[in-house]
Order: sequence, then C-alpha cells, then structure tokens
Amino acid sequence: MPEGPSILLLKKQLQPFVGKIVKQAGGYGPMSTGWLKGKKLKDIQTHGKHLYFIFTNGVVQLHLGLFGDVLVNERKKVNRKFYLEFAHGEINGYVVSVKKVEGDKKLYDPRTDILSADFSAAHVKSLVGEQPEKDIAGLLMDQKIFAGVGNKIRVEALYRSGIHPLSKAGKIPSKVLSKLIASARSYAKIFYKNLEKTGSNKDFKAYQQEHDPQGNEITMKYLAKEKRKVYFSERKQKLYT
DNA sequence: GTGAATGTTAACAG
DNA sequence: CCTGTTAACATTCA
Repeated sequence: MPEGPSILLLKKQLQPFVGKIVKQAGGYGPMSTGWLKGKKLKDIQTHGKHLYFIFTNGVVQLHLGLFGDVLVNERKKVNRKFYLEFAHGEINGYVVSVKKVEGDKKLYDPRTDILSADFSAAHVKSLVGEQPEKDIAGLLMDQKIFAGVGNKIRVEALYRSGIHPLSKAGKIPSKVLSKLIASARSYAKIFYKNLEKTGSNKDFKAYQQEHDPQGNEITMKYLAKEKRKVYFSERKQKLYT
C-alpha cells in the first residue's frame, strides 16, 4: 500500500482525530503504549513514508512497510499491531512498525520529502552529488535523499525524464538531473490525486508495462542487490556512464 | 496452491 | 568498528 502519496492521504483521513483525547492505546507491537492513555493527539505529520503522531509526552513513528495498512473506524479479523481509540472512532494499524521517538530531537528534514512544501531541489541535488559513483536507480530509493519515493515513483520519474536507471549519478548533466527531481515530485502529486479520487493509482507509462504509450518496447530488469524490478525504454531513456 | 508485490531493519559475516 | 549481505516481518491479489 505505501509510497509517499499513500501516507499523505492517510494523514488527511486522520485529521478528525487531531486535538482528541486517546481513551485507549495498544496493539501487539513491542512498543509500550501505556504512556498514551488520556493524552491529547496534538498533531499528525508525515515525512516520506513515515507517519508521526505527536503527543506532548512523546512521538509515535509509524511505518507501513510493504504490507501495512491503517484503517479508520474499521477492523480486520486479525489482531491490531497498533491502535488508538478515542471517544468517537479509532485508528487501527495492521502489519505496521511502530516506535516511540524520545525527547525533542528533530524528527526529519523536510527538504528531502518530495511531497513537502519545504522540499528543496537544490538540497537534494547536492546530496546526489555526494555519491557520484552510485547508480541513479539506487539513489532514488534512498530515503535520506528522496523521502517518499518508492519503486513506482522511481520507475515513472526515470521514464518521464528520459534517464536510464543504471546511469551513474555523477555523469548525469545538471539540467537533466533537475528534470528528474522535478519529475519525481510531479509524479508523486499525480499519484496522490489518483489515490484521492479513485483509491488507487494505475497511471503508469513504464511500470509493469510491455510498451509505453508510443508503442516503444519496455524492458524489465531485476536489480538483484535490492531485489526490485525496474522498467524502462532502451530507446527513450539515455544511459549516462 | 503459487508467486509476486508499493519496504525497512535487525542480525550476521567478514 | 565499519560495510555489505541475508533473514525476518506477514498480507493481498492474480
């Protein structure tokens, strides 16, 4: 379920709970939940694929992994990994990972979040510049550089900016790299809009396709190192080495 | 029944 | 100690 846009939509769906008091918290996860009872949910924030529940006495960081799901006022048959119950309604997390963030250290750097208003293309560009020897496909999945990018956004952003996934980051011309960063952001927004409208995103030009919209052949390559598949057009995406 | 899929992190080896 | 590889987590869909 989760790439950045799914998490952002989740935040929106959870807004009615902001400012409300937790009646009961729990779940079978390893994090203790006693400290949440009777506390007010001050705010909900996101960064990339992370969701944060902000309380006065701590922060709960939630991640959905590959199979995670969060339901509002609904339950599945299996036990909840983490939940918050309020006087009216509840938030139920399944197969999520949860941990408490202690103290008031900075939670994240919004400049790297492709869905944040504070995103900084210049900052991300300089981070990419620090690892010129790496393949661009690998860096796109690095959450410290491109927070919120998942396999789908990666594949589509590379296709839309005409870059071969195995290009060396340092060999990509500055202008082209800027285009890639812009593509990642704009595709994430399309992704979000589709989720909001229809509940799913199937707007793919390359991901899991055999041909692109112009009929060009799409190649699938299995990246053994990360155990993920990338899809691209040999003809339209230039390999920089 | 089988296999694949939007992801991270802990544990281990070297 | 640092770095890279492997296992674990556990669900839904085709």
